[in-house]
Amino acid sequence: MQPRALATKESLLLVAAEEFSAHGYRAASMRDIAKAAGLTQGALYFHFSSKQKLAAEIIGLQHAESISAVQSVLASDMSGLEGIARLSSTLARQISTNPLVRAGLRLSTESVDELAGVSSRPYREWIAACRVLLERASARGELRDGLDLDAASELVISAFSGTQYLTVALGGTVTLEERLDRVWPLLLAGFTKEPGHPSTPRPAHEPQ
Amino acid sequence: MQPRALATKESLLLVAAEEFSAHGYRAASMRDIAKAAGLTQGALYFHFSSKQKLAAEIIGLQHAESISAVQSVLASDMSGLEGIARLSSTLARQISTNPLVRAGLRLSTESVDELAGVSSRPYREWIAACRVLLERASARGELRDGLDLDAASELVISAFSGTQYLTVALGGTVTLEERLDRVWPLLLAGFTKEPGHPSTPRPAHEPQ
Amino acid sequence: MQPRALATKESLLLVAAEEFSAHGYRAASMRDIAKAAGLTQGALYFHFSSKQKLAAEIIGLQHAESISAVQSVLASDMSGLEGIARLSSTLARQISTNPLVRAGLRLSTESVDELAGVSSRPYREWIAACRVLLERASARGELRDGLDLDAASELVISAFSGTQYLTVALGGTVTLEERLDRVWPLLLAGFTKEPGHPSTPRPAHEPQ
Amino acid sequence: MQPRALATKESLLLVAAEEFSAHGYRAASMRDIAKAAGLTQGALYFHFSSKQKLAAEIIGLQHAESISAVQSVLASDMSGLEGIARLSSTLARQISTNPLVRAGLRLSTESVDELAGVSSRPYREWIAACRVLLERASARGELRDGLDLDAASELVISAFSGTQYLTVALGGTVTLEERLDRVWPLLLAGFTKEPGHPSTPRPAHEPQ
DNA sequence: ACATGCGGGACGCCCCGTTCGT
DNA sequence: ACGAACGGGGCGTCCCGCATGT
Repeated sequence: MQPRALATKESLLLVAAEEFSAHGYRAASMRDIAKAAGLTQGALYFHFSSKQKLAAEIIGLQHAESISAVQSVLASDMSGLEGIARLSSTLARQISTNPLVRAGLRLSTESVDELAGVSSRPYREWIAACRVLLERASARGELRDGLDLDAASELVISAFSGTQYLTVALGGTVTLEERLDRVWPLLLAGFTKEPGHPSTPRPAHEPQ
Repeated sequence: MQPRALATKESLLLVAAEEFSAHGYRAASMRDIAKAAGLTQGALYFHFSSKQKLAAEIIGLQHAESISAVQSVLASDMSGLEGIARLSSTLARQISTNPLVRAGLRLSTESVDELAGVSSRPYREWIAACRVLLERASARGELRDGLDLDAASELVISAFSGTQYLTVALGGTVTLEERLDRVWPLLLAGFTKEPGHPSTPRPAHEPQ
Repeated sequence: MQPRALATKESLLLVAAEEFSAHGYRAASMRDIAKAAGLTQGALYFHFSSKQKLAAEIIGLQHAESISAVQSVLASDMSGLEGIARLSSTLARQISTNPLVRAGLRLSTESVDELAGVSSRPYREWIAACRVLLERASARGELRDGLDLDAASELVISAFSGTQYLTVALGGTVTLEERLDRVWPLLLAGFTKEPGHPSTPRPAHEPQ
Repeated sequence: MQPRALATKESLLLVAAEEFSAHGYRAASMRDIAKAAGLTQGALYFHFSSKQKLAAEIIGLQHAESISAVQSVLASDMSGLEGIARLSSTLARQISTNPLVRAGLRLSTESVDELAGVSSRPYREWIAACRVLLERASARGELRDGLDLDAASELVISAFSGTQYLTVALGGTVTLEERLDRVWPLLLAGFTKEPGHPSTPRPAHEPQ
């Protein structure tokens, strides 16, 4: 029975993610989620004892996803700035391809009272990861003298989040990845010693 | 009759702004707004025929506020980069002091289906204003050669929005203004001639 | 001041009649009535202290109208059956031309709890009038032997009301008058001595 | 699960029918219906997704009831006039004994905007059935020469509806059946060859 | 006298998140 | 895993006073 239960649970998570990311926490209803999954509310409540728990689990999954992205970048031995570019590109791809990530992000972004406390964690970790990467870059002498690493890592994450938000707010056909491609060099240029530094890295997007 | 009615209408707008900015569009209830204003729902509905209209009016006010800030900066003869700094600082002050602005921003940020279409306008205008200021800076020779002005103005707004979001998401005691003070120099450094020297080249995008 | 007030009061009655006859008592709102009359609710409530009173006044007017029709027929010296035909034709014309009558009828027909007691009066009077006319016909020897005059007068009113109802229920383009023209001879034929008697009278409708 | 749910659904229908037939569509509230059924509104809305649907279902049931009465009369080989009498008597009994029929009738009679279109069907069918029965009578030579069958069938239904309406409008203790008993012979007498024909049939009401 | 603008409650319909018997 | 039921709001509307002009 476990395999089937697991399958339906995963299906529920996915459907719920879609509803949450489409309409937000409040406007997404347990009824609609169950209906969209082809199940009854009873089944839904068997797997997730409340709406809160369901949302929390989605946020958790997104968190895990993001953590692993962070880890894999930190584990590699890329140059610091390259790592940052790599990280943002990976996150961008997750956002555009993975509904759970999109949903988790939206759930965190809306500050739903019931979900308080869970929201800020990913951002903190991203900032910390950036900080590590910037230190690495600094150690390799890639950065301008006197750069405030704390501020810089925050700025990176701010710019990323803001770009992501603008992408959805402005609508249109431009994707997050395209937008990042255009603005990232400008941002990083403020950090480097010599702009146009040959190593200003922009990773090729691996084929999804 | 007008003065009192105007007073209660304004009071309603303020209270509503507080509720909206505290809980978001869906979670803020007309009942609570009326109650918090010391009125009944009847009175509330006398002034605003629906929740949508109420929210729309708040968004409109915030929009007007932001427009006037933009105009005043554009009208002055500051240097371009100074204008950008000034603009962001003005907006930041509005956000931290004016509940209507905070509410309008949150209402625009949440993509509530009922409020669609109204949301993207302020961002577009901010981007356009930045663009004008950057052109001015470029004409005065303050900017690096080959800077993509479109991308730069978008980046400015993205960074601003992201910073604002991070401020609320991370909680804590740091204000938006403080955060901007730390971050803005870094961002602008990427645009100017000197700290990062001429001509940061931007790698050609391979066709995705 | 009185003449103007009277004019607006009459205008209100007319507008209200239209709303009532179009949507019924509950669905017609004081707001809409005032709006349709180009006034505020305050003005409406100045003339009619409640919705009930407003409806009651309309019913009263319709009642008066119907009474006068009855009186004028009773006062004339027509033959009894001709009087019945005349009466029904007059009522039919009132219904199709006078909104107050239409409204009063609908308000009586719906048994609105708040308007209880007022509704049955016109019907009782019509029946009584029919009864008088039938007695007159009987005295002139126009009627079949053994005709139950009570039952007959009730039947006349029933048939009239039912025809009126069918006209609105079936929709279409057939008017109440046309429908009555077709069925009345059949009905009266049941009362007369010789069925299909050539003289079964049907007054020509005077040009409205 | 089905039996209990079916029971409560039926109970809801009955209670709703009572409320509708007592107060009409608008004045009957979902709250009161639920309360009178000893349930919560949630339960009510589980079975009927809207007030409209609830009313429509009642109308549908009444319609079915009436259809079956019509069919059974048409299927029998009674004489035409006897069939008409039988039909009206059956409908009368349904009205006085079956709340669903009473409610359906009232819901159809009030022209509620939300229920438009559903209302006229039963009347059309009754008229058609009468028409068939009259043709049958005509074929057997029971009818007067030159009788307009269309008009006659309409008149029958008009008289029936009017009588039914008068019964409720005049209040009192007289039942619809009693009233019909008094009135029907008069009506039919207008159709037959020899007025006052002894055989004008009136079926004894079987003990309900 | 006549009309308005503003506000008060109560209630209507509907839906939501949730539990419980089966 | 489901079908059925529960409460508690949510938004909107209704009928109606009361203070204030004209």
